[in-house]
Amino acid sequence: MPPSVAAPRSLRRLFSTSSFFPPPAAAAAAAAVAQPRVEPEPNTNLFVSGLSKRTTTEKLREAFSQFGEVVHARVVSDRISGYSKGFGFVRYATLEDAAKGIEGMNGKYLDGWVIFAEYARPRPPPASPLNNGFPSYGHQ
DNA sequence: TGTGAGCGC
Repeated sequence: MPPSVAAPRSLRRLFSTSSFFPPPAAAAAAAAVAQPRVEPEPNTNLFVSGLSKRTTTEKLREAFSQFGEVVHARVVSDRISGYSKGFGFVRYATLEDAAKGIEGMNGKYLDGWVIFAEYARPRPPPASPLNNGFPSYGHQ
């Protein structure tokens, strides 16, 4: 089934106004470090972007709860200003609920804005208390 | 104009 709307990352090139070609070596080096163009593998965690600044965590959970059991939802906001950054995360209880959530909410309107829902990228923990707050450095 | 394409403390 083809998606009815483009993925957020695909929109970036539409905003590009560059009229010259980048150096091939630099482009190849950047491609080696950049994220692959494939979508993230299915996960119960969803990354939701395109949110209105007025959309709150409760509204996010409310909207996504129609398609499955939401165990956690969060709109990311600036810690000091308190304003929404325009994206958030929704975690479903099961993979199939997450899939239904994407199918049901991706490209739909929430608070007047078209939102994008996709699988969130896996994120390693910043530090482990077992290592005295320091990340593992390969030392045994 | 927290009018943006952004992965969380």
